[in-house]
Amino acid sequence: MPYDPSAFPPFAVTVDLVVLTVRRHALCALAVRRGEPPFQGRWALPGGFVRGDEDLATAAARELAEETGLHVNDPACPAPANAAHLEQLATYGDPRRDPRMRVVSVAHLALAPDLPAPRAGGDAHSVRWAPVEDLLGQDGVEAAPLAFDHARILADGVERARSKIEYSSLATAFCPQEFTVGELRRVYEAVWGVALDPRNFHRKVTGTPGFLVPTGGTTTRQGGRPAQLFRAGGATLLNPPMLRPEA
Amino acid sequence: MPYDPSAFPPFAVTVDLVVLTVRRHALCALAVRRGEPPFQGRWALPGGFVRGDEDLATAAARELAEETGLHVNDPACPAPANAAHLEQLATYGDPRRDPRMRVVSVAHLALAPDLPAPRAGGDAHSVRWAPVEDLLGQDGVEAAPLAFDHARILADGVERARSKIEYSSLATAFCPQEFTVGELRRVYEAVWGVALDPRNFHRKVTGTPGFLVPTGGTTTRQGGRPAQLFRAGGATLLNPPMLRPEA
DNA sequence: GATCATAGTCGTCTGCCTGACGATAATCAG
DNA sequence: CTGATTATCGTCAGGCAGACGACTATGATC
Repeated sequence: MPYDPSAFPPFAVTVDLVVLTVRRHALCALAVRRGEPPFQGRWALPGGFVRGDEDLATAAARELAEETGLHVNDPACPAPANAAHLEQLATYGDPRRDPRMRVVSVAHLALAPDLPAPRAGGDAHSVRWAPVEDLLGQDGVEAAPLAFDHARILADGVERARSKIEYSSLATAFCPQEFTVGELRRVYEAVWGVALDPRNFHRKVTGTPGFLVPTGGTTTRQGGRPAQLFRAGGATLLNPPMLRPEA
Repeated sequence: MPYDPSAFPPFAVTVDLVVLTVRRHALCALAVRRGEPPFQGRWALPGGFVRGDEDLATAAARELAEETGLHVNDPACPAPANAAHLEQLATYGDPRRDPRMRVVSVAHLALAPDLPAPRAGGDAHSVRWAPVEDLLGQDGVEAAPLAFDHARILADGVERARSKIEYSSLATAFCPQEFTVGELRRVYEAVWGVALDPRNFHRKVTGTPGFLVPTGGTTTRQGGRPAQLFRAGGATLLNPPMLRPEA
């Protein structure tokens, strides 16, 4: 097919972000309130245009930093204080997904530890962490619908996170640098929405080589007996995987 | 962020296709020879521009039909004769991936049964099924490099296929409508590049509910004792998954 | 200080699944 | 008829996960 510069229709390309964290035992996503039409006043995912000289991953990392102050976790140089995992999710390009023009959005998924408070970005719109169940509606309960096709994007991002913590060490991206086995278990429980047996979970994660490395310290911040502190080991793939209960 | 129509740079959006099949015990991908610069004479993945009123999946299905005559396998209405599985793979948007202009390519992955012969599309360029090892180079052996970043895209598509047949019934997309357990096993062996124990494989696939349904017929097209014919059952997710041998 | 609630950690047991591999069955080529 | 080839069934041992008992170490409460 020839590349006649006049033969292709022009598109706008954006990145949208599904930023997930675990707060107070609930899986939460970052949402921004739209200040202008269309969908004025509705909640939406953060995002913005890709610049002319910018890679897609760069644009996503820039938007993430603007909205949250989070830096992208480079596997090479391990975790600074505010580190998040960022990966491409999927691309949405329905011709009518934006009523004003043809916009193709490359959605990205970011996983972050619980942050003190969402920071308003350069734009003055309001930002909040909202439980995904509130944003998407649960068990037939309606929710205030998100703008554009963002409900679909958010649902896809949540599903990606739910399945990816099964076979990778990604759940540690929701934890601070040092964490306990119990804190990691509560991450799984919040993301999957199930209860896990503490004893079997402990056996599994401490028995998987490379998943967790003890730091030597202990903490008692959860109450009860002091727990060992760990940090994420080098392993990224869990084999055999964590099993998500049926039911 | 305001949507000023002059505030965003224009992009061209294309779809590129990683079309995989299994021929003569080898995993093969569809490649087209470029007839013009840049990369004139080099092999590339099939693809083309997304039209102004077209969804991304629609564009990918259209390109697939133009290049191969394959139709997309709709899970709702089961398999016509030429049915393929099609899914979005990932999006590639490095600013310098195309030397002429800013092109964002939404790559798709298609899995197809072995076809009689590749059909030249509307364009008169040459098309062929090439073993992915020849296209990507194996074990340090160099290969004639693919155009653009298509080697990376192809590698990502192959890796997606390799991992997805572990936990889904997608391997049946490489088989004709009716197939034997041995044919399915040879698909796994070709995609993974390993040898599998026929007895354990047989036990696993016939023991997974919903994976295979017997048609009642038998065939002897592979030589040896006649084998039962099956078709793909309704199950899409395999739990527990097929295990890919280590080593 | 004794008691209790809470959370963490170590063990045991049983059932299921997998890998290794023996054995048998049904065809085709000589 | 013999051997090669492929399909299919069975057996056995090891590993892992779910269910759950037991013990440990802290803070809170009486």
